[in-house]
Amino acid sequence: MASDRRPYKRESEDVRRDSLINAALELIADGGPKAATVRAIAEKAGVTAGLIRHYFASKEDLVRESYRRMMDRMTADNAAVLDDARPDPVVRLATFVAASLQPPVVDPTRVGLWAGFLHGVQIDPQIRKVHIQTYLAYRDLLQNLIEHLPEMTNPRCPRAAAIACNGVIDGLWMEASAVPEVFEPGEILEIGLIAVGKILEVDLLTAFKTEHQDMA
Amino acid sequence: MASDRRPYKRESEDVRRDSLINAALELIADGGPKAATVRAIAEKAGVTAGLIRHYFASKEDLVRESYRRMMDRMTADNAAVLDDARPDPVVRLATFVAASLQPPVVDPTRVGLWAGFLHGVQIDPQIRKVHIQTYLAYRDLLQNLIEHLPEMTNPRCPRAAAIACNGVIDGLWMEASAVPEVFEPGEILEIGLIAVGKILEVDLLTAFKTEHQDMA
DNA sequence: TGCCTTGTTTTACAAATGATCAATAACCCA
DNA sequence: TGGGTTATTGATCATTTGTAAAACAAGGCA
Repeated sequence: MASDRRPYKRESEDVRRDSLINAALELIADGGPKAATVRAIAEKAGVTAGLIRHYFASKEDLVRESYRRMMDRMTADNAAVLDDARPDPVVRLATFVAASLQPPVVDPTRVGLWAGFLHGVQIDPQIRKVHIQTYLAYRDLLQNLIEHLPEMTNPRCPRAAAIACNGVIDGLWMEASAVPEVFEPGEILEIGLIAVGKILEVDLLTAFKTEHQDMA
Repeated sequence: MASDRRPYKRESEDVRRDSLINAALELIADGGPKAATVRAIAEKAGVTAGLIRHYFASKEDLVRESYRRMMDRMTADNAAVLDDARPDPVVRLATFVAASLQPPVVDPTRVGLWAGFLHGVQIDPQIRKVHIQTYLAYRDLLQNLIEHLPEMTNPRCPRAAAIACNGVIDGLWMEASAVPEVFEPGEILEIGLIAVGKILEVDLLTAFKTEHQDMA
């Protein structure tokens, strides 16, 4: 008798967990948290719903892991920009700031995903911990870049400078991602470079333009 | 035979709609969007679930209205600060910025509520419209304050200046609201005033301190 | 007072959700 | 090659969800 049972392939724990996490992230990104049901996640990951609880203690557990994954990616993306950048500290900072204010970091999908989790920061201690770690990692990166600026323009309080610059970047990132149609093309990038430049008293815009003359 | 039916009082449409909207906002604020079920909303509003659809076409409709209400409140709060402020343009701007970086505007509950809706901005056209209107209203208010600054310090492009300042304020507001324990008391306020001041080349911090000598 | 409108409750329902677990078959290894 | 391990399926459960509509009663008005 022919079995009408669905054929499948056994996969390693890593592969399956990755599939499920990615599926959850995609669903939350474009349908919000409520779209990430166990069945939808399973289908997108190419498995059946029952398998989720073979790899995660609960759906909530999977969501937590997904948040961690998303934040890890953001941190990695941010740090990666600096690998290719020239050693000049001003150019490095300009490159770093610019990366956060352009695609693919600026992206409606990403901000939706990020917002979907933000409420969890208020409720779930583990999500909160990850949020703080990621925030501080980004800010420390920024502070480090600031501290390597030419001595003359070195701010008295690097911590405060980093918090301020982080604020501008976050705010502009959010707005540009959420409602891009409100701004002119490239406007947010230029405004961000100018604003961070004024806070630090460095001309980031010129530094960025000379470095990337190929761009508009 | 004694009726075990729950006693009730007839109320006007306004009262009932207000109760339901407020209940929805409270629930979303401290339990996230998923906590705002029709039954929970009804209970918090002191009615039974069936009544919701007597005043709203659907739950989604109620949520939309709630979002509008929240945004209206934020706009009103922001504008209200300026009523009491002295006519001096620098002081007015400083007061306005400071209000956005202190309680009750800075508040974990508020940012949770705000985040709960942010995903809707990507999906629901009506929510998106309200979001844009509110954003532009705040930014225009800011731009207006900036344009009234002493001519010498008047920025060449008020629009860009307003976008930048709005960015700092939003970013710092979000971070201070989400994870206040990462900052020292009053730190965000001071950093925000300095940052906006540097962008506009005005000393907002001094203006704020002289105006509010009673504060730390 | 007594009727009528309609705000409100109540019950009901179908669909969806997260969870559970026995059955099964894919793959590893002896 | 064949048996055992276990990853995976699939069926099922108890809840919860938004919605629907009938039954009821509060308050206005003649």
